[in-house]
Parts: sequence; C-alpha cells; structure tokens
Amino acid sequence: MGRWAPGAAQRLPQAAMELFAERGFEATTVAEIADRAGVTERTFFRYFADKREVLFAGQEQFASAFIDAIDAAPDGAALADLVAAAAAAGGAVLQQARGREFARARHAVIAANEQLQERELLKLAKLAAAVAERLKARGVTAVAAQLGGDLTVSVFSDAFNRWIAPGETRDLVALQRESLAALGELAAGVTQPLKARRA
Amino acid sequence: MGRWAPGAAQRLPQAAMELFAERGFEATTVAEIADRAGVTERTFFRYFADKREVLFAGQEQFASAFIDAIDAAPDGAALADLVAAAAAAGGAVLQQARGREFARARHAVIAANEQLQERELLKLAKLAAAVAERLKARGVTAVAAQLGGDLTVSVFSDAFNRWIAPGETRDLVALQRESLAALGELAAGVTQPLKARRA
DNA sequence: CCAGTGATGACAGATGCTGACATCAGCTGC
DNA sequence: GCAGCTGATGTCAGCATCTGTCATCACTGG
Repeated sequence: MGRWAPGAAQRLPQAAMELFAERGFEATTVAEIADRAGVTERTFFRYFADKREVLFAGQEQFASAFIDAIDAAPDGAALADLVAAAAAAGGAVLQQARGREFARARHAVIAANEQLQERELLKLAKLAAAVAERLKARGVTAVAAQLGGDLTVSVFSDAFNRWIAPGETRDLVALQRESLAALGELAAGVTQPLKARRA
Repeated sequence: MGRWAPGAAQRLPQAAMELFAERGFEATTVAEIADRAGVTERTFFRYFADKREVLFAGQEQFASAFIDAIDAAPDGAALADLVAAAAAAGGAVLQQARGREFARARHAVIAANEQLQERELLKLAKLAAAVAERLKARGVTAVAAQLGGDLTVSVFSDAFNRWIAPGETRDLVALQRESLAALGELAAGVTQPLKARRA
C-alpha cells in the first residue's frame, strides 16, 4: 500500500455521518469531511462522485438481496410471493448489516435535507427498475413487472418507515407483512369493481 | 410594470427546455438560459430555486388534481376507487395541459440526466405523501394510506411511461386501467396465501 | 538498484448559487 | 407636476461543489 493510512474509503463515510449529524448536510463542507478523515478534498471526490454519494456507499449488497431473492424463488411462485420475498430479503440484510439504531441515525440525516432525499429516491427507483427487470426475465408481463418493481419498493419503504419510528420494536419483516396485508385489502376492491362496476 | 419586457417567468422555462433539448442539461449554463430569456443569471435564481427547478414550474395544478379528486369522491368510496380516481384526474390534467408530444419532449430531457430524474422523483414522492395525507383525512388507516399514496403514484407513473412510448396512441386513462388490472391480479395472490399459506 | 504502478497532494478553473446594494419605471399622494 | 415609495432587475463579490492536470512518493518486481 501507499504511504498514507489505509481505509480512507471507510473513514470518509464515517466522518461524513458524524458531521452531517452534528451540523447538518448543507452546513458541512467537503473540505471538513476530508480533514476529519485525514485526506484532501480532492481525494474525497476520487472515492465519491459527489458530496451526497458518501451516504450511500455499499448499497450494492442491499440491492442484490432483492435481486437474488427473486432469482432464487421456485418456478411456480406467484408475483405476489416474489414481491414479498424480495422485500423480506432486503429487510433482512438491512437489519443484520447495521441494525435499527444506525438506520434511524442515517434516516434522520437524510430526512433533514431534500438533496439527500432525492438521492435516496433515485437509488430506490433504480432498485425498482432492477426488480422489474428480473421479474420480466421470469416471464412476468411488462406491465405487471413494472408495477411489481414499484410495489416491492413501496412495501419495503412503507414498512421501513414504521420500523424506524420512535418506540417501534417489531421486526422489519413483520411490518412488511402488515403492509402486504393492506395491499391485499386495497387490491381486493380493485379487481371486482373493474369488471362489475355499473353492472 | 417595470421597464423590462414582462413574462420572464414564462420565457425562462421555454428557453431552458430549448437549450436542454439542444445540448443537454449539463452542457447548458444558467447564464445561457438567462441570456436567451433576456435577463441576467441573478434573475433566473430569483424565479427558480435552482437550475433543475425551471423544468418543474407549475406542478401545483397537476398535484392538486390528485388531491381534489380524492376530496371530491363520494363518502363510501373504496380505497381502490380513490386511487383510481386520483390517478385518472392527474392523467386528465396532463393530457389537456400540454399534450402527449410536449410530455415526450420533456421526458426525453429528464430521462437523459440523473439530476433531473432525482428532482422528478422528489416531486412524485411529495405527491404520494400529499395523497396519503388526504386519504388519512378520510379515515383510511395510516398503513393503508401510505401504501395508497405510493400506489396512486405508481399506477400513474407506470401508465405514463407507456403513454409516452413511441407509437403508443391509446389514452392515458385507458393505460391506467391496464395498470390497475395488473395490480388487481397481483394482489389477488397476496390476500389468500397470507392466511392460507402452509395450511 | 531502478523503472513502473497506484494512491494522493497541489493547483487552477468552470459553474452553481447567495447576499448586499444600486438602479429605475410606474404608481401614489399631495 | 413632483417627491417618495415599491417592485423588479442589474451589478458585483464571494463561497462551495466538482473537474482536469501534473507532481510526488511509497511500494513492487526484476
């Protein structure tokens, strides 16, 4: 290795999280993050494409949990089962990786700044697109696959938001089952009126 | 009025759309947009909070179509009907306001740049939250309302994406019915396994 | 011991965005 | 008419984000 302390890729996100939590995202400059991590501003931008990206390091593992769950599902699985399995797999990774407290802290930082919300939404949109692509590869129609991708992310996100609510102690996957139940009830009203409406 | 040609608020988005379509979003500077509109860069930032926002002028009308449709629905309406009505109202506004060709051109500009996609996703997320809020005001439970807001936007977006596909001539609301049908089929698989699974 | 490699530092510059103050047409009250 | 106010715009200075380019230097392989 080089003449500098290794692990800059790990120190930078940690320094960023600390500073963002202390003073907020906009009140923190990239130079300050780099200083705390012991590198220069230029090096920060060698590791992360922009200032926001430092909060989204290592999301590939999270996204691949969704994908792998779909690819690993048995052949006859219904679309609803695929959605549930993918969301559950993503939730499991999230719970094990860093835990609820870390998720809460990270979410608080993101919730306080629209630029960060935008980045998170883009990541989730890409995840939904990737899920839809794997669904199509299994033979799901294009329309159902696109909606299935969106729904997977919606079920995950809605459950996640309740999972990190103050005082909540239930398991993330249990909360996803709750969201899925609401989805089932909602959609029970859509199938029948669509054919029987005004009959 | 002042000593300058009026209508800067209209000329700026038009100049921006032209330049973005010609050379792309990143290759266009705010100074160039302002020049074409006959104002200074500083004036641009008086009308729009940032460079991206110029493409999202006048979205309040679009969002209020969703909200108004929910508030105007009859008392006994099922959640699924509210979702369908809101998406249909938003679609109607979009079709009448500027038409499919304008939507295609605008979407092409946005699809070519991730910064613009982020902004659009943020607008849609806020719309989903606003829809969820109105659903809760009608007595829908928090869990169902959050999911209902997401679903409204998903149904709208999925149908919109097909609406602007090359060669597509069907009505936007007709495409939404297609998305809703896919939703019904998907969710038909979720209600029953949730209670009967492993029975 | 020497050339190559790869990560980092140093520096200059374009662009996005903001604050502060000046300017000037039209309106208002007298 | 005329003085003053108002509101939109221009002008200017400045900070922060992000990028291109080149130099530096520890480590590696021969």
